[in-house]
Amino acid sequence: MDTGLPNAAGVSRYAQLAQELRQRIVGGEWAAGAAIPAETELAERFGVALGTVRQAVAMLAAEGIVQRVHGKGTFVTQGLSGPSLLRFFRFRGPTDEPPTARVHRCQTVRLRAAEALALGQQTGDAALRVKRVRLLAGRPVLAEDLLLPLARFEALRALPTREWEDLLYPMLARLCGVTVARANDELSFGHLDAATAALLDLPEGAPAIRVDRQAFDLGGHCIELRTTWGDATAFHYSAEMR
Amino acid sequence: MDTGLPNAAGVSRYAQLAQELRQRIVGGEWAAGAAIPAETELAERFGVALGTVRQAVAMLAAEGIVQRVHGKGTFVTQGLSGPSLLRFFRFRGPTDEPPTARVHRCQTVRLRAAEALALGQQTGDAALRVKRVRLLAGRPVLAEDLLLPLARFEALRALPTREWEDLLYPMLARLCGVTVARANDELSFGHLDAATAALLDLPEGAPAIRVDRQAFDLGGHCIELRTTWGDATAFHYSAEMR
DNA sequence: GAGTGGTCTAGACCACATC
DNA sequence: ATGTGGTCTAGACCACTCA
Repeated sequence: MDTGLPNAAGVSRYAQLAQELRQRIVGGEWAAGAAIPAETELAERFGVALGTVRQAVAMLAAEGIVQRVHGKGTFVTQGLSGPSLLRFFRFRGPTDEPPTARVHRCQTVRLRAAEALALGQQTGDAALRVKRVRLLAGRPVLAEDLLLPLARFEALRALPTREWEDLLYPMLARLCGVTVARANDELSFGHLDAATAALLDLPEGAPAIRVDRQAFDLGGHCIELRTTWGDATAFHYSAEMR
Repeated sequence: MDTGLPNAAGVSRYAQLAQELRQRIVGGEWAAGAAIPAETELAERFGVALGTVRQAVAMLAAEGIVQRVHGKGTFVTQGLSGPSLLRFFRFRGPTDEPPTARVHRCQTVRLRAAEALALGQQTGDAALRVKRVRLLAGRPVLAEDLLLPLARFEALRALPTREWEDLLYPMLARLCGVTVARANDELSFGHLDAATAALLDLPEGAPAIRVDRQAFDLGGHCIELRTTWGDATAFHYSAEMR
């Protein structure tokens, strides 16, 4: 790996190493939750100084695809757990209770152009469209519409709606080997249509916050499009500016 | 500074150095916008290695109180400029136009307990309460209610409402020597009261997004409480999860 | 005690900005 | 040419975890 050159194509050595590690993690050489080799070993194996390895690993840690634990090792992230959309809302009740989910419908559909583009698929490719409701203490609080490309999630097609787990992402990891490392949420405001309002026990036209999510796997590919609706009066979010 | 000990009180050397630099910046030894000494000089002056200085400066950069520019130097942040609340909304029109502001009222009030606590003042201390409207292309889009402790902003008391600048934070920096380095925004949903609706050319009770802001100076002290209202149908925000 | 990540050093060289 | 921050090295030692 030592080329003698300052760095290839203007990319720093640690960035190259980070990319190398990233690919191995995505490729499954080190599984989700498992430890990657110790820094000293990586340094030796790739022929770079310890500091360079540390800088590369720091990049991956900042990207969230790896987590360092002092004294134990560096681990491939387990991925997002799932109840994360609730962070946009403040619902009453025993807050420590985990949310449950009820799948209402799961059908196979063809991707439209915009959806295919976002998911890195071709227009007309097959996908699963899932309608589900998230409940807190048995009370419906969020209505969700998921879109999952069938190419990655064939295993879910035959799954009866009752057997879907409460948390989607751990299920995706277990059944389909897909780890969700990152998600981007776009918030906006709207009013509930009759069907969604009925699901949430709210009047038609009630003010609601809409969250459009794109979820990404370890390789940075978008593997889910999701739209979530929740009561606007329960909306609450904290953002930091600097 | 070299104590020979591993580090004092379990705090790393670079963290100590960062704290030292932080205090000098807050204390005004290096003014906002000015460069702090070069890393090599800091290393020499504080008797630490270059890498340690770099780690300390990296902390300050991550905190946003300093900005590094390759080849030029490291500069104390100029602070937030101001039109930042518009990032929560998507308003139509020529987007590159800067927002303007119109101050409707500015009065001296006594702080209530909760406000004083947040601002680090005593209950009953004097403060300025300012009502203003932000306009885009001459159209009112945001209604704001500012609360500024008089202890820090005596200079604003005598300022006629017409002479308030469009951007608050640069004005605070110029007239009062206060740099706003960071702000925390809490978003929630509500309906406009009659007075606010009138200011925004919206019907009373119109759905609105409310932003409660705390702004902090370089020393991390809260120096402003602000509540902003904007049309919910123009609301839009993007959040990243990892 | 062995292995891991975290801190620190002293120095070399590279890349960018400015004069 | 000079000065700045950015990269990289080779090695030492510290702090944490676990068998």
